[in-house]
Amino acid sequence: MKPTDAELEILQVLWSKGPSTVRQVHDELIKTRDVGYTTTLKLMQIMQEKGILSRTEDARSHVYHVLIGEEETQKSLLGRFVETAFRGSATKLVIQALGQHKASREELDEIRALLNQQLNQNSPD
Amino acid sequence: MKPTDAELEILQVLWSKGPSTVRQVHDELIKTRDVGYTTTLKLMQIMQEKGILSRTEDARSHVYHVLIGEEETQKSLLGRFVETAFRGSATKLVIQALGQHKASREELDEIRALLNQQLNQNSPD
DNA sequence: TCTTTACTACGAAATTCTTCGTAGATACTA
DNA sequence: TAGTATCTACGAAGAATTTCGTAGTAAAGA
Repeated sequence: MKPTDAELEILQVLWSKGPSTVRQVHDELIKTRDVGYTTTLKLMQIMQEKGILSRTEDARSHVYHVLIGEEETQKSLLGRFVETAFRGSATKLVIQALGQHKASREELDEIRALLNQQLNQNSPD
Repeated sequence: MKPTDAELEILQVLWSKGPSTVRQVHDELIKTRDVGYTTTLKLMQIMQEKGILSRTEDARSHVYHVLIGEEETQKSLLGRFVETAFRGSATKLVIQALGQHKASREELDEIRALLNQQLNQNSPD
């Protein structure tokens, strides 16, 4: 499953807001980008045909639901991204990401916990 | 600077092998993908027009050099990726990356060091 | 009821990216 | 020298993605 960039924008809205009409999604999109209503509509129709979204007919408009999980999709995108941009080195990616973005204490703790887990798996001593 | 997927493949070869002719790049590409020689040639010509590559004429063939740094490009791609795929949360990305890929002890140590740095910056106590 | 508004369906244009065929030039080889 | 191999240049087809205009329909409001 490789959503295009435009599809991903729509997915982000649906993941964050839950099931929505085209109008609702579109109102979110135009906050950051200039795009026509029928463009959003068309994209969501295509996504439905592809099986990424389903829809239920609510009165006159349709309510769209996401059929793929956010984490599952991120996982797949991440795998591909590590390959194409980092020649397969997830570690390099992690290091760059940590270097660029500041994380909160809680987040750092979470990452640290994960690291410890891996350390133990690698060479338990 | 947003290289396309095909461009990125070529960049990877050049970053890893250093300045190369079209033939050399192409010989690497066909190890993993079926593509015609003139396709590789055309792409590299386009990249040169865009200013991603420069070339020096060596005898009858041309030798191409990358004009953009690998880390700099990764940084830019990563920033975009975090936005589009992880809604801006680099931490989520790091956690997923760590969960998915095994790292060596040395790599883990490097990441750990980075974490400590950030911890100190955040709340030095 | 008539008009305006909001929605879906759909075709097709526009854009971007990728692919390759063909032509022309130059070097190498028998 | 004739023929073959290898290279660049370039146009254009093909494919994938994104965009939007137009038409049709149903609801809401005057």
